[in-house]
Amino acid sequence: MAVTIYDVARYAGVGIGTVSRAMNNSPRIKPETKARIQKAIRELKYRPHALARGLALQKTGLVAILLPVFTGYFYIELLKAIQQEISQHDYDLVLYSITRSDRTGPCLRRILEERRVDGVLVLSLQIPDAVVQLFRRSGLPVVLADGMHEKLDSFFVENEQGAFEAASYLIAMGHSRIGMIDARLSSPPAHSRLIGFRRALAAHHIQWDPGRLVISDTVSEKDGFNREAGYEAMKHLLALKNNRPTGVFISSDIQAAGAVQAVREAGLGIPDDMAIVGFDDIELAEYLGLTTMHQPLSEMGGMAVRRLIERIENPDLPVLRRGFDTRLVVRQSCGGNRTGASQSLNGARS
Amino acid sequence: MAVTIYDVARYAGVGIGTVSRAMNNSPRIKPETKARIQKAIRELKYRPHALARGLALQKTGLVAILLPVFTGYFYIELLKAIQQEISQHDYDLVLYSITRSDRTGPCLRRILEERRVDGVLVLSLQIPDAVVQLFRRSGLPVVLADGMHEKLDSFFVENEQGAFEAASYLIAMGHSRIGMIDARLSSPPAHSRLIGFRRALAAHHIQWDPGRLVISDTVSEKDGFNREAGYEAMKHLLALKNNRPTGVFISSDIQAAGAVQAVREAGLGIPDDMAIVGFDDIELAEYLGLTTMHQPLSEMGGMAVRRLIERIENPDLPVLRRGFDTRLVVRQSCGGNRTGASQSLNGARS
DNA sequence: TTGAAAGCGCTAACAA
DNA sequence: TTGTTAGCGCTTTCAA
Repeated sequence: MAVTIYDVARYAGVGIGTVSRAMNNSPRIKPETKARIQKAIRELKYRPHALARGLALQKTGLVAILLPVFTGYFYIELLKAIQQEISQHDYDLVLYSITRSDRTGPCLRRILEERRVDGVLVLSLQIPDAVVQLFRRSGLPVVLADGMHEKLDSFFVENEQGAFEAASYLIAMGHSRIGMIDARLSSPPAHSRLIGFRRALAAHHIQWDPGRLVISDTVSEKDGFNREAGYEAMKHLLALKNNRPTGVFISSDIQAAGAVQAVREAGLGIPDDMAIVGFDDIELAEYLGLTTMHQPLSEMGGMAVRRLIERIENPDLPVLRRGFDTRLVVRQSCGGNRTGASQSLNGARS
Repeated sequence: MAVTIYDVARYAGVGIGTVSRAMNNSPRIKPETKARIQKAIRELKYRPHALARGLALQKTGLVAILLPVFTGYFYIELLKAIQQEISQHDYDLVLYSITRSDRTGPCLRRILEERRVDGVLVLSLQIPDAVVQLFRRSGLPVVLADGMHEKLDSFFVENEQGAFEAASYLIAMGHSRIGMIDARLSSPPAHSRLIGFRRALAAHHIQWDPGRLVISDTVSEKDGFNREAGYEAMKHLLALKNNRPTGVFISSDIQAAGAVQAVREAGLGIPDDMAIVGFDDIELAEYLGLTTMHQPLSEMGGMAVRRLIERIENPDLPVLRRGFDTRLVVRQSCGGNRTGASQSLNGARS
C-alpha cells in the first residue's frame, strides 16, 4: 500500500495530528519537530491522499470546465489559456464536454451533486435559470467565459461592437450591397453580431435587405458554426444573382472558410467580386488571408480563471461582468491590404 | 448542507447500509425496500459524494490525461475521441498539460502519489523508466497513445511505414532530388519518420544527400513541430540553389504550412518548382491542398481508452501493443491530383 | 506544543 | 433481509 500519514507519524515518532500541522504550516508546532517531520515526509516520499484530504477539508483542488464539444481553434486557445492559468493556482481541470446544448443543465446538476470540484468554468453555454439558482444556493462558484448571465461572473467578447466594426469596415471599403451569414440566433454571440451588423448599416443609412441575411443553420444539417454551413449559406447569397451582395460579414471564420470555397467554385474572385469579413481570427484565417475580428481569448480565459479562484476563496464577492473588445485584423479578403504574406484567396494560377 | 446518505436513510426509515445496498444493486435487499429507497433518493435528489465514495471504494471515476501543451489539431482530434469514449464508460478526464518534456516524470509522480485518478492516459510523451517502474509497482494503470514503451500498453502510428510511403510517393512522381524537413530526432515520431524516409530512398537506389535534411529545431527558436520552424527550414533548402530538392517530405503538416509560405515568398510554385508531402492530415492540410499522410487518430484514441478501462478492471492483462497504419491523402501539393476543390497553393492571381 | 479522538460521507464486513 | 460498525486517510477540535 501507499504511504499514509500514519506511516509518517510513526517514522517521525509523533502523532498524526502533528504531522498534519507540519504540512499545513500551522503556527502551533515547534520548529524542530516540524523539521523532523518534513525529513520523514521526504524520506518516505509521502504525499497526502487527495480524496481523503478533500473529504476532510471539503475542498478538492479540482475545477470543472464545461464546453461545447470542441472543434476548432476557438476552444483550443481558450482552453490553453485556462489550463495554464489554473495550474499556476494549483488546481487541476476536469473536462466536461457537452454534445447537445440541452445536456448543459443535467451535466451541471451532476457536477453540483457529486461535489467533486471546487468551482465550475462554463464556456459559451447557456445555463438554465433553475440551475443557476441551485448553484447560488449551494455556494459552488460558477464563472462564465464567452457567455453572460445576470447573476454570474461573466466574461465575454463585445460581439455587438465587433460586428458593428466589421460591417463598418465593409462600408468604408465602398460596399453598399452588404450581406451577412450568421448562425442560429438562439446563440447569444450570433444574435449580438446580427444586432451590431444592423446597427452599422443603419448608422450609415444603408438599406437593410433581409434577403441578404442567411442563417447558416437553416441551409445545413449540422448546426451553425461550421464550414459546410458557411459554404451552403454563401451559395444562397450567390444565387441572388444581380441582387447579390458585394461584401459579406460572416459570424465566424470557420463559416467564412466554407464561404470562400463557395465563391471560388462559382468562379468568382475575392475580394473583387465578393469581399468577406470574418469573426474569431482563428489560425486558419491567417492562411486564408481573411480579414476578420480578433477576439482576445487568452486574456478572457485568464481573467475568468482568476475570478473563479477569487470566488472560491471568497464566495461573497459581488457579481462581476467584463467585456473584451475585438480588434479588426486586416488581411486580403476585403482588398484593404495587399501587402500581406498570405495571398491564397483566388485559387491556383492554372 | 447537501443531502447525505443519512438523510436518505432517515427519510426512508432504514439504515444507511441498506441505502448503500439499494444504490449499488446488491442482491441482498428486498425489492420493495429498494423501491422505497429509490423513491426517497429521487425525492431528495440525493447523489453520493464522489470523494467519500472514492475514499471508501478506492476508486475515483477519474482518469488523468497527460499531453504536451496542446496546439494544433493533432491533440484536439485525439482529445475529442478520447473524451467521447471515456464518458461512455462513466469516467471523467483530468487534464494535465506538460509544457516542458522534463516535467513529465514529476507530473506523473504527483498523479501517482495523490491517488486522485484510476488510470492515466499519456499522449506523445516519453516516460522515464524509473517512473514506469513506480507505476507498475503501484498498480495504477497507464496507457500510451502516440507513444511506445516496452512495459506499457502502447498505441501508436506506424510512423516509419508512413514516412516510407510518403517518400515513395515523391519518388513515384518522378522526383530524385528529395529533401526532408524533420523535427528533433529525440522525438520518437520524428526519428521513425526519418528512418522510413531513408529506407524509401535506399529501396529506390536514390542517393541520400545529408545536406537535404533539415532538422527544423536547429533553425528555429521554438522546438520542432511548428510553422515558423518549417518556414525557416524550407528557406535553408531553397538556399541550396541548383542543388536544391524538387520534392520534400515534411514531418508535420504544420511545418509544411510554413514551408509552403517560404516557397511562395521565393516566388516559386507548388508543385511545379517544389513538391511537398506532409504528415498528420490536419484540417489545415485540406485548405492548403496539401498531399499528406493521414493518421487514424480517433481510432487510436478510442482504442487506448478502451484498453485503459479494461486494465483498470483487470490489472493483470498482458501488455498490448498496437500500431495504426497511415494513409496517403493525395491533394495538389505533388501534382498528383488537380481536380480537388482546394487549389490555393500558388497564391493570388495578381 | 502535542496526542487522542471525532468527523468528513461512503462501502462492506459482521451481526442480528 | 436488515442495522450497526469499522475503516478509507485526512483535518481539526479538545485535552493534556
